[in-house]
Amino acid sequence: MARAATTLDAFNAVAEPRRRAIIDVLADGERPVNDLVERLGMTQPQVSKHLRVLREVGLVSAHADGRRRIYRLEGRALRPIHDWVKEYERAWEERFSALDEVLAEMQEDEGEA
Amino acid sequence: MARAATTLDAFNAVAEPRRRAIIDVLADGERPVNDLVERLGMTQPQVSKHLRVLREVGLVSAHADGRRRIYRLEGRALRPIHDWVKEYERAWEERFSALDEVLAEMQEDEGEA
DNA sequence: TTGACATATTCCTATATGCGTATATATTGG
DNA sequence: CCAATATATACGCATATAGGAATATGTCAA
Repeated sequence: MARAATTLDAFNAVAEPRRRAIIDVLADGERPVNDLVERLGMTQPQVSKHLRVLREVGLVSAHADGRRRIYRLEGRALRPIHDWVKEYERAWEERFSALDEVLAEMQEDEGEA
Repeated sequence: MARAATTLDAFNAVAEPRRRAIIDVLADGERPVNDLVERLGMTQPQVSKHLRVLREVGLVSAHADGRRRIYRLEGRALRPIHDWVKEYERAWEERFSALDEVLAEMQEDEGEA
C-alpha cells in the first residue's frame, strides 16, 4: 500500500508546504491563479494542481471571472485539524499547572453534564 | 519528485490516521508498544514503524523499562500545527461573521456614547 | 475567425510510502 | 547458556506522489 491520497482529507492535503502557502495567501482574500503564481513563485501548472487537491478536499472553491478563475479559501474545512490538535493545546501551555488542569477538567465535566 | 517525507515535520507525520490514533492513545499516558498493538489492533511491526516516524519528528519519546520500551507523547511538537490552523478558526465560528462584527462594534460604540 | 491570454490536464520519472512477512536485536528468568 | 518475551529492522511490492514540459481547453478582443 502506498501513502494515503493527498485528496483523502484536509490532513493529507495540508501536509504539503506549498499548499499551506497557497492557503495562507488566500486567507487575505480571493485571488485568480496567476496572482498565486506570481506571489508564490511557483509554476502555473503546479499551482493549478495544488489547487485541484485543495478543491477536492473542500479547502478552496472557485468561480469563473471571464477567463480567470477566482479561488477562495473555505477555511471551515480546516476544522477537523483544529479540533483534533486543540486537544493537545495544554501540552505546551505551561500555565496549566497540575491544579489548573484539575479545575479545568471539573469545569468541563460540569459543562457536559 | 515524490511527496515530502513523513518524517519531514509534524504535518506530514500526522497526516496518517494510524499515527493520529497512536497519539490519541498516548494522550492518556505513556504505554509500551504492545499496549498500542492490542489497543489499536495493528501488527507490532506497523506500530513500531509508525512510532519511529513519530519519534523522528519529536512527537513521541521512549525510554526503556526492562525489555519493554515505554512511549510517551510529546504534545508540544503539535504546536506548529495548532498555531497554523488557529489562524483560521474564525472561519467556522460564525459568530465572528463580518456582519456580526460590524453589529458588535456598533453596539459597543453606542454603549460608549 | 484569429490570436492572445488564463487555466487545466496529460505524460513522464524518481521517490517514499504503508503493509505483510520474516528476521534481527535486546532483555529477562531459569 | 537457553528459551521466551518485547521491540526494531529488512525486504518486497503496489501505489500515489510533486515537479517539469508540453499541450489541451476556454474565453476575450478586434
